Amino acid sequence: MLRWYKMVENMKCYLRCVRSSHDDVFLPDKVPVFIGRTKELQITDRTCSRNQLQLTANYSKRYVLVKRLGANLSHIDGMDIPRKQSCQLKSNQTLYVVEMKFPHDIVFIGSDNERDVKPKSETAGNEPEKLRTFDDTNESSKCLSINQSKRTLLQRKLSEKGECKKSRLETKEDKSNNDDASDSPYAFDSPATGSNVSLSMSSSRFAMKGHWSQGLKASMTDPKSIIFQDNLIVVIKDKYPKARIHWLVLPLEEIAHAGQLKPNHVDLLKHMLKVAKSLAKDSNKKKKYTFRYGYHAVASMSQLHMHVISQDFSSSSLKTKKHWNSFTTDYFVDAETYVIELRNNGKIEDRKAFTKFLKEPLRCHKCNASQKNMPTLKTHIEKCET
DNA sequence: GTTCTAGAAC
DNA sequence: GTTCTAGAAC
Repeated sequence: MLRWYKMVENMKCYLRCVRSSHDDVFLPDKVPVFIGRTKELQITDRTCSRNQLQLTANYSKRYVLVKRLGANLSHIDGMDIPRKQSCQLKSNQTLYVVEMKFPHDIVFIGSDNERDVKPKSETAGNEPEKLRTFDDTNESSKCLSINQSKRTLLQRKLSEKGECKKSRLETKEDKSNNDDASDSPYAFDSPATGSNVSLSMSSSRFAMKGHWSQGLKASMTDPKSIIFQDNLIVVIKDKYPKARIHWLVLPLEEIAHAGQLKPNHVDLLKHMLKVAKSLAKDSNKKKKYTFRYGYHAVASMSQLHMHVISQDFSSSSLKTKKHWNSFTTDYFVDAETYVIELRNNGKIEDRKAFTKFLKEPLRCHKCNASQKNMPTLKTHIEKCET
């Protein structure tokens, strides 16, 4: 225990520019630090907010929590950081400050990985520069030091050739990670025979072990979840079904959300619906269910997914008003609507405003009777004969 | 997305 | 007192 405290006490964390465009940025333990379009980071790109990201190092767990504040996308490896959401950044990952630009790594110095990333002289006789912190929204208050040290010559040469990340993969720690088949960059290649579509390699690590919103991508390759697959789509059981039958239909092509759909995806959407209806028909040979097929207006989980849900809503996973309203109000957009909209307009409209439907009062989806709370609603729908 | 929990509602 | 919800954390 004493050794652990000692290790954390002596540890330091830095944000390091892969291209060595600026000095390392010191990230103190559990103190939020803001980075973005600033002189310190040498970023002048207008797509980058001045406070694009909030970084909070966690020395004991050896990661940096990255929260995106800026309007434009930031990424860890190849994956989006949703706005106002926090994602863990580990020392084997690369943070792109905005729009896949300005790559940075993190290094923990004075820890076990010190052997892999050599500590660099921190003082070098230079005065520390200033950086805004959580408590410092004006220029005159609290300041933190920025490490003046530089990358090694070898790392600099590699980064200039765009090979720095590749070189890191050769370290002992990362080699061990690469030996783990479950973390293989190829884990998302479609197992379907003859499939020529797969999820990108750059997304694999974050998708498998990162933010909750990437969970569907892991489920897409989990044999226990899959109930159907062809060369275009996969159908999986929802991990937390909100009805007796609740499946998700996902394209194998990496399409994060409906906003990324292009006119040439019309046939894909039609195929998703056709397969869903066919599977539902098969299931009705055993027991008769009524189904709906559709999309949430604003999906929480990354990777486009169509819900196939029986209308009994009999499930212990159906717990909240948000759950209910997401399937029984206009927040649930019929699959046919997307097909027609994409065919007519060439894109799917932004439906962020539809989140208002999640706050609507609880009502039975059959008889429209108002319900006081979720337990009352669930009792009612079990008996409602309408 | 789920889980946890403080505080509102009963 | 218990039940339920909504927001934070993950």
